[in-house]
Amino acid sequence: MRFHIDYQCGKAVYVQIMEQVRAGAASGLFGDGDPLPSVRQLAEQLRINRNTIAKAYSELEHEGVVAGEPGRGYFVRISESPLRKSVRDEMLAQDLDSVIVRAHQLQVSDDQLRKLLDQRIEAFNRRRDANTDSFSK
Amino acid sequence: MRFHIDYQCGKAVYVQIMEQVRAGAASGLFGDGDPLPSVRQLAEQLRINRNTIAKAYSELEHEGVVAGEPGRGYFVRISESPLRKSVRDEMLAQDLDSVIVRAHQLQVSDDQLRKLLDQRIEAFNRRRDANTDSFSK
Amino acid sequence: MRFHIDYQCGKAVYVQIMEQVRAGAASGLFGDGDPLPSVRQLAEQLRINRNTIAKAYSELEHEGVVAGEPGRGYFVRISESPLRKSVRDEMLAQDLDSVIVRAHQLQVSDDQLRKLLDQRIEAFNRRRDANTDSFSK
Amino acid sequence: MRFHIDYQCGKAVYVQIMEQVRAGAASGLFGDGDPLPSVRQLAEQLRINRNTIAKAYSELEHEGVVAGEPGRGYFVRISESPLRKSVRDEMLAQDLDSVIVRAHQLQVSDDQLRKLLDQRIEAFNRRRDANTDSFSK
DNA sequence: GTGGTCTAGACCACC
DNA sequence: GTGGTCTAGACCACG
Repeated sequence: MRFHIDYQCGKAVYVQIMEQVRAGAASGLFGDGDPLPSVRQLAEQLRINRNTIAKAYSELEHEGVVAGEPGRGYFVRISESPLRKSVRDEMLAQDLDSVIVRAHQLQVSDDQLRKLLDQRIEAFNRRRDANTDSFSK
Repeated sequence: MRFHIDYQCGKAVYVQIMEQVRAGAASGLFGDGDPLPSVRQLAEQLRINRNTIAKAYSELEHEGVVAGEPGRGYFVRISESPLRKSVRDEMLAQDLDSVIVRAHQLQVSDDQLRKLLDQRIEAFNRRRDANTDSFSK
Repeated sequence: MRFHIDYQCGKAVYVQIMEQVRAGAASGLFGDGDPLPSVRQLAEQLRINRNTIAKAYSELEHEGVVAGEPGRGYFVRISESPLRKSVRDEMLAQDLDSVIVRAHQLQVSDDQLRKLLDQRIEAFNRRRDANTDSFSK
Repeated sequence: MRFHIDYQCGKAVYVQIMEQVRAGAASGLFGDGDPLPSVRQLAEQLRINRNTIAKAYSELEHEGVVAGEPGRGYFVRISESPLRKSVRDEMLAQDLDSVIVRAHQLQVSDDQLRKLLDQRIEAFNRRRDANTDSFSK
């Protein structure tokens, strides 16, 4: 599982982490009982404070999405079935719409935008391959 | 143009207003020179403070999307972004990275993501053409 | 760096702070990465409200002169302006126009004005060299 | 006498007008008893509201710099001798310093700045020659 | 400790 | 009526 923080999007960091854990659980990336990265590990990876991770996990625990076992870590608790593909596409489509608006505003053409997406996907995969040491779930 | 604030989505209020104005301008719903609702009026309508609207508008002015004329109001400005190309690409790349991470968490493949982008671009352009055509003389 | 507010000069307080930071950064008094006084601290020292300092810093951030790191503070950023060349020239041209009008009102000839500019440029560079040399190892 | 309003400098418009009248009087451009442009005329030329001009003139009257004669207009009242050249240079130097700082920040070289000044002076003189119909004091 | 967001309200400048 | 500035203060997010 790769986490990613966007400092420009206006959302609080702990909220972004919560969303990403929820997304991982909803999409089937996490199975029931799978462990989350440790607070300490994730804090180091994302270069943010441990309190921030702890807050995200603890809120998720309150929501019933994960369960903390003191001294062992946090574990995913899946009750519902994974989201249908159409639902997941719908979620992504909203994000993409924002990007498209922004591209238009920044005078980036549709083709340039597609090319840029390809570039970033490639960069993302390269980074992921390089970091197989960290969290290779 | 109807504005709407979602207090559950975790985004700052002024960011939500910015997004809605940006979307309106990019999609052709607003034309060059169209007036935005006045700060006071929109504040009252959304039942939030004047300063919050003022901040949103002022940030949009920095982006070059609108122009404020003291004593008259804010007006949409369809024109070149004042930012360098490299800066604009950098901004878009960040947005795309977030989407890519999201897609992976949702178990959506790179190719599906690309296809989804194409669909949304097409939908955006159709919407935009409809907006700019229907009221043109 | 000592900040000072002149309530008689007719300029907005946040504008005065911006000018002083800009001058410090341009003259070499601030180096790349140097921290600015914290919003709270400067507000207390100048006996003005936090928000006013925050506005000055935030505007400077848009100009690319400083960068804020939430939770850590603001830091001077000596780097390329994020604005297009044409926009930057336009801004300077406006400033120059004001000076030219002022010169004519003061019955200072074009040539005297040009000469004065040369003098001030020279003085500026001397000051800057002194600042950047004296504390270099 | 040419007036010029800078909407970027952070000063109120009526303050700018006051400064310019004072500068004209201080530099000897105006002699004792010379008429100021009429409120209506100047408002039209600067494309601002008549109230703004009226406020500037009335404040100047309060300062004793001008005298209003109802139905006839406003007239300059000079008591002191014009400023010495060194004083006028000092005033201009401050403005120039601001411009130099800004040029540095915007990555405009000293030579480019000098060239830009030449251009703006030329443009200013061209505009002045074209408008000899308005206020040719 | 840092900055960020939002509110409430005052007063000013300008149309 | 418009936006702009500033104050005072609350609460949040983050280190």
